[in-house]
Amino acid sequence: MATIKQVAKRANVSVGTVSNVLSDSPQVNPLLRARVLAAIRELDYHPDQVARSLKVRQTKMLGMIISDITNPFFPQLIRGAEDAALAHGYLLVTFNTDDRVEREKQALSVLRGRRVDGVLLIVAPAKGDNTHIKATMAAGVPIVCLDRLPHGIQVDSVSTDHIKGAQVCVRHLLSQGHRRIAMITGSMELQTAQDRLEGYKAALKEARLKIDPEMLREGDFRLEAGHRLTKDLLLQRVRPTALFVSNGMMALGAIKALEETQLSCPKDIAIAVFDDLPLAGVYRPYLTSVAQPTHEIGYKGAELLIQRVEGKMTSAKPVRILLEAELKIRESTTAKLISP
Amino acid sequence: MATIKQVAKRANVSVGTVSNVLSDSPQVNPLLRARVLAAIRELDYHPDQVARSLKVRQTKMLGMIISDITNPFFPQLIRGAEDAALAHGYLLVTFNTDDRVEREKQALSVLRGRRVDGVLLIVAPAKGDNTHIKATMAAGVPIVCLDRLPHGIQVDSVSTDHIKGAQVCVRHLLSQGHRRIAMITGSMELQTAQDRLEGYKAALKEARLKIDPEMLREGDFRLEAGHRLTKDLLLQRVRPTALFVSNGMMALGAIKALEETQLSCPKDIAIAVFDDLPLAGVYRPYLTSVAQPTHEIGYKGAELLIQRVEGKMTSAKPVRILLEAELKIRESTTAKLISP
DNA sequence: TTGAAAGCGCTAACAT
DNA sequence: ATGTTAGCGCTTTCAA
Repeated sequence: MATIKQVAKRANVSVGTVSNVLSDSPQVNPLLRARVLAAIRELDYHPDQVARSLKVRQTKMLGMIISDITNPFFPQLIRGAEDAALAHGYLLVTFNTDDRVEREKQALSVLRGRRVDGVLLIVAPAKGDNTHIKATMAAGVPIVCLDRLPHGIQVDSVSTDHIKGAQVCVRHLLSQGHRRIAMITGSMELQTAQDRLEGYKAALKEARLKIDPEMLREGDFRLEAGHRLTKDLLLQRVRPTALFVSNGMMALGAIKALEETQLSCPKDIAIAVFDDLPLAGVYRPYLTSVAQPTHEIGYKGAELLIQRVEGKMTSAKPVRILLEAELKIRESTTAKLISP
Repeated sequence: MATIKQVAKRANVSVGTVSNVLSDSPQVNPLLRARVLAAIRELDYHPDQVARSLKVRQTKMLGMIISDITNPFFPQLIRGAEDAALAHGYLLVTFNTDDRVEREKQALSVLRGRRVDGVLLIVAPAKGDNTHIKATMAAGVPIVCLDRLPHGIQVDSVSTDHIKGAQVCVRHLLSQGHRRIAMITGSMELQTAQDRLEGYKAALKEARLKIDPEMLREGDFRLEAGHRLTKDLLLQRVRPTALFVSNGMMALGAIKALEETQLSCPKDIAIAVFDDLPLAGVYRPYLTSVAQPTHEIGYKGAELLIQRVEGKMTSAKPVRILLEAELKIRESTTAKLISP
C-alpha cells in the first residue's frame, strides 16, 4: 500500500503538497499538481482514512443498530440510511441485536470504540434500562432513534405517526360498514404497539362505538401469535366482521388461520394490517395495509444525524420527526358490505 | 473522550502498563491492574480502535459488497457474514451497488481507503470488466466472492451448486410425471442463470427427453419478466404442464399470470422455483422451491475470508466452496390439491 | 506557493 | 514488572 510519503517522493514534492492536492486546496502549482496526480495513479494510491480519522478526529462512519436485518421491515430502513450516508460521504456500519438489550450495549460499546461519528438506533424493548444510551450521548456521540422511541430519554427521533396511521386504517374499516372490529396488538411493552392500539381506540371513539375487550388480543409481532389469536377470535360467540392486525407477520398468521377455518377474506371477514409486507400486493388476498415510509425514515434519520454530527443542527431540545403512513386499500377490505 | 494517557495518569501508571492490562498481558501486578481497571471505569474509557488500527496495520473491518439489501435474498447472506465476522471480532461494512459496475468500483475504492482487511463480494454482472477486482487483490486485499463467480479471475468463492440444485428440482418434476417442462431463466449474462439452465438440461437429458426451445424463455430475475414470459408460454400451441422458474421474484410474476388466465396451480400447471422466498410456505400456493443455504454462504464466506486475512489459509490456488441446495417440496408441484 | 515538523492515540521494542 | 519512546500516515500549523 502506497503512502502519502511515497507519492510525495515520486512526484518530487513535499507531503504537504500532496495533501493539498488531495483536498484540492486553492493554490497549487498546476505543474506540481499534475506530477502528484500522476504519482497517485502510478502507485494506485488510496489515502489512508484511518490515519486521516485519527488526525481530524472524525471517522465519517455512522453506526446503525437494528434488531434483525432478516425482518423484512429493516432492509428498506437500512437502505434509506445508507443512501443518505453515502450521499454525505459517510459509511454505515450495521449491527444486529435480535432485540436483546445486552447486545445493544455491546453494539454501542464497539461502535464507540470505533469512534463512529454518530449512531442510528432502533431501540430494543427494555424496561427503562437505558444508561448505556445516556452514557453514549453524554460522551458526545449523537444518537438518532428510528421507528421506536426509548422511554425516559430526550433524544432526536424519526418515526411514523403510528397513532394516526392506525386511526385512518380503522376509519376505513368503519366506512366499509364494519362495527365489530377486532384488533391483534403487538407486545404492549413497545411504544409502537401502544400507539397503534391508541389509534384504533380513537377511531372507534370517533364513531361512538365502545371498546369491547373481547375484541382485543395482545400478540408479539410474530406469525404464530397472529395465527393463534385469530383462531381465538373466530371462536368467540359473536365473531368480528373485520380484523386489524398490528403488523405484517401476524397478518400472515391470521390468513393461515382463516384458511384453516375455511373462512374467506374479505367475504367472511375483512383484514387490514399495520405495515406493508413486500409481497402484500402480490399474493392473494392482496392486503389492505398501513405502509410506513420506511426508506424515508432511514434517509431522514441519517440526514438528521449527520446534521447533528456536523454541528449544523444545534437545537438543544430533541427533534422529533413524525412521518405519515399511507393507507393502501386492497381487496382484503373492499368486498361489499357485510350485514352484521 | 478519555485517552490511554488520561487513564494512565489517573491510575498512576505508565501508558505501557495500561496497554498491557488492556491486552491482558501475562504479568501485570494485580494491584496496578485493579487501579487501571478502576480508572477505565471511572473515565468511561473506550480504547480508540482508529489509533490502534493505524499502529497495528489492520482494521478488523470487512467490507461486503452486494447489489441491493432490499432484495430478499441478501439479508440472510449479510446476517450470516455478520455473525461470522462478529464471532471473530470483525465489523462488517456493507455497500449496495444495485448491480452497477461503476458503483462496485466506487465501493472497492472506498473500502480500500478505509483499509478494510478483506472484502466479501457479490459481483455485479460485468462482461469481463474486472480490473478493479484484480487491482484490489494485487494490492493485498483478500477477496472472497459469494453466490456469483466473476468471469476470468482466480478468486476464493462460496456458492450454491446451482447446477445440481436445478437438476434435482427438475428431476422432481419429472418424477411427478411431467414431460413438457418449461423454464424461465435468468439473464444469461449471469453464471448462476447459466448454471440453473444447465441443471435443467442435464435432468432432461437423463430422462432422455430432448430440449425444446419453445419451452425456454430468458428473463431477468424480475417479477415483470416472470409475468410476461409465463403468459407467453401459456399461449403456446402445446402448453407446458410444469414450469421451472429461475428465481423467486419471477415465480411471483408467474403466479400472477396464472391467476389472470384462470389456471390453477398445481392442477393445471405445476410450478417449481429456484430460490426460496421468505413467504413461500405461507402464501398459497405453497411453492416448491430450491432453497439455498443463504445464511451459511455468508457465514462460510466470512470465515474463509478471515482465514485469508489472518494468513491461516495459505493455499495458493483459490478455494471454491460449493454448498448444497435443498429441495423443498410443497403443494405447487404435488398432485393432489389441499383446497379447491 | 511550498516545505518541515508536530502530534492525533495507540503498540511494541527497548531501557530500566 | 514497569516506564519511556519511536512511529504508524495523515493534516495542519508555521517558516521560508
